[in-house]
Amino acid sequence: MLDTKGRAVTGQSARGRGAKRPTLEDVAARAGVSRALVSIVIRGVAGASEETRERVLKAAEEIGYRPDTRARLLARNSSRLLGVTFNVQHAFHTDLIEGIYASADSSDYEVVLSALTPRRDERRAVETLLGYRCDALIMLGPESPAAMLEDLGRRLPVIAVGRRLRESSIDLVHTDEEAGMRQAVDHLVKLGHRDIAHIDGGRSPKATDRRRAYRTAMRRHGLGNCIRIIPGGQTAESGASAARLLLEDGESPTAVITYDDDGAAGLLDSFLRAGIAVPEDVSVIGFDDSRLSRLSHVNLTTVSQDAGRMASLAVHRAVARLSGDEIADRDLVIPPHLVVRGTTAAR
Amino acid sequence: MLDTKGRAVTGQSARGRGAKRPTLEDVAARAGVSRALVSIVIRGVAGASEETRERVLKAAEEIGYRPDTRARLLARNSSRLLGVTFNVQHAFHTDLIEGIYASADSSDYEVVLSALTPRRDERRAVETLLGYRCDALIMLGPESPAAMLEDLGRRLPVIAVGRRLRESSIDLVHTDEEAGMRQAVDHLVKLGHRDIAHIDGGRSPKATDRRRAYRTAMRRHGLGNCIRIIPGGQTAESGASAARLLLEDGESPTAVITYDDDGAAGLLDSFLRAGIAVPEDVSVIGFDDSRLSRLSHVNLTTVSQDAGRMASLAVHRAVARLSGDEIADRDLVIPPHLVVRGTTAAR
DNA sequence: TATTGCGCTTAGAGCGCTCTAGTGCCATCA
DNA sequence: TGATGGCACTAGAGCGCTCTAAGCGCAATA
Repeated sequence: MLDTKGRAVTGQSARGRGAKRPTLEDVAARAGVSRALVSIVIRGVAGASEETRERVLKAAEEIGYRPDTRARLLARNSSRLLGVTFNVQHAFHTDLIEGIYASADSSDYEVVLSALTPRRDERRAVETLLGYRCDALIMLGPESPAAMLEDLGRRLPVIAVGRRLRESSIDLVHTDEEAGMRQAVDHLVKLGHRDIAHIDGGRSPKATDRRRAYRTAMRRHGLGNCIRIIPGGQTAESGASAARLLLEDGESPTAVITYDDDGAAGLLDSFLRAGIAVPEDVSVIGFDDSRLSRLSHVNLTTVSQDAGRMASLAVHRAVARLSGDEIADRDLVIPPHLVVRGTTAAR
Repeated sequence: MLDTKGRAVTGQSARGRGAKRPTLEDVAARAGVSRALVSIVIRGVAGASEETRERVLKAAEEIGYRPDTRARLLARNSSRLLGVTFNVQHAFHTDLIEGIYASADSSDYEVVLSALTPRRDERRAVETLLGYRCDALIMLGPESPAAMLEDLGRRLPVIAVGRRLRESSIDLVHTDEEAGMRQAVDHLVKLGHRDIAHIDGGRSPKATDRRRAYRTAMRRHGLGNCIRIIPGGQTAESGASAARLLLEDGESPTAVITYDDDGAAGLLDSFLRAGIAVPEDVSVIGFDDSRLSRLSHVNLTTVSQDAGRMASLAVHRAVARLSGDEIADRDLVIPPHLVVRGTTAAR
């Protein structure tokens, strides 16, 4: 069997390596219609009779036609591509990616991933996406200086997830740290705790937010004089040493809220080694609802950021910007929720 | 300032949204050369004088030219694209991705990622990559039936990482489980252990490999009668319950090798709760060298799979296949190595 | 009867590159 | 002197799509 150009037409399973893949032209020839019409059918848009549609689809199927994304992207005036930068090291980013794929799917956009690795920085990752002429960028936990992000935002819609910028001209999707901390404190207070300490996350902006939120939440319960902040960090290690600090101190709190789940894991480990029972002696709450915290043997009560929701909001905001909607606010603040597991109990 | 087509030519920072991006044509007009020559310069291939090269680069810089990947891909007869499928949930995959980017970079191939999520299966992920006309596919921990992989392999070079297939016609990159287990047992024996138990990983092929390897390694040391296999699984949970089983049993081994790091984490936790000191009372070795095992408070001795090496081998094999090299063997078996940390000690 | 409109279809012009097959030009050599 | 070859450069034909404008046949309308 030969097509109009004299090359062999075979089913896809029989086609060997290197053989040219069938194109719209080939399908058109086989179905006895024009290339344009095949394009219409393949795209699934209106403009072809039911009968032709079936005939074309059948022909496409028979010769194993598969649309060429490269050509499609080039020919479209808009690429309908959503570029996503993410850090390969962050478990939370991968949770977000799941949601982004799902939302993009239903918005008829395609996703292009560009990873940050220790040897591939954000600038590089973004360059790649711009090369594909993505219509918009969703950046997960962007690390670039604010000015660079703003600059980028002037060129195309940019949505930064999990980062706060003041006076931003790009869209921001992030968690309401204050609400999260309030929920954690509320929960503990309801369980009868008063001496609730916070192991902080050091000097990062996010750590500052959470520290401040902790203070506010404590005061709201009239526990201003019980506020106790232990310097920590963003690693399990720092949680572990904070725990030791706490133990040496003698006057142990009855509950601890850590900066994040990693810190909580370190803390739990130290407590366990010191013979302190959790939650019997001390209640512990983490922050982030990472995979770690869900491990059955850790079973950590933690403040969860709703990854699915964040992803969906980010995609929808990008799509809205692309549709030219005028949206005044730049901040999308997501309320987190407390996931109560096994590390908190009544006093 | 206007270009040959009468549209405004401005620097990239001044260009607003929606304005057409400059093309080769624009650069050519500005530099006073042909489009083809600009292409030569931008690609960095031979065929332009040093003087012109500089002039073209300057012009490109001035108007903020950035190559259009879509057009470039379409025009090239080979896309020079390496498609990578990976599971967004697997930490090990993200380690591999780091290495893949690095190796592809130096081989002058570009990487396209396609993620597997709970709602996006492998078939879908592969479809996307085929749509981009990737020259070869690297599949991390592929989940598809062997027949489907073989089928795919008939269409283009496919490298499966971390999966074994017998009589495969696609390339396989995986760890030498036997060597890993041997190293673990050797290490323990050298430390004076004899009662070395194995908590297995259930019914998966990999678990079977490791179980068999454990038996072989034990016999090699004349410890055939000390072989003790406790049914486990692929979660921390299963490690924890296996530990309880071990403790109830009374006759505790002096060392345990688990199926993977997750299992080891569960085991450690159970031991800790039961007042069993590690490594003083029992030594523990995990498998995989996951991020978990590196956490300072876990500090797990484990068998490490060299992700960087595996990634580089996968890429190089793909490139070799694409260069048409005739390579007879399909299996690339990587020796793992033992990472000695804090959970093993002399008996 | 001429006109309009509609549904189905097609021709053909791009999209922004790469790559082959040249064209000049100049130095080299017989 | 003409032939040879190498270097710098260019023209132009794709790559496989999308999309606009237009064609065609047929029914409805003036």
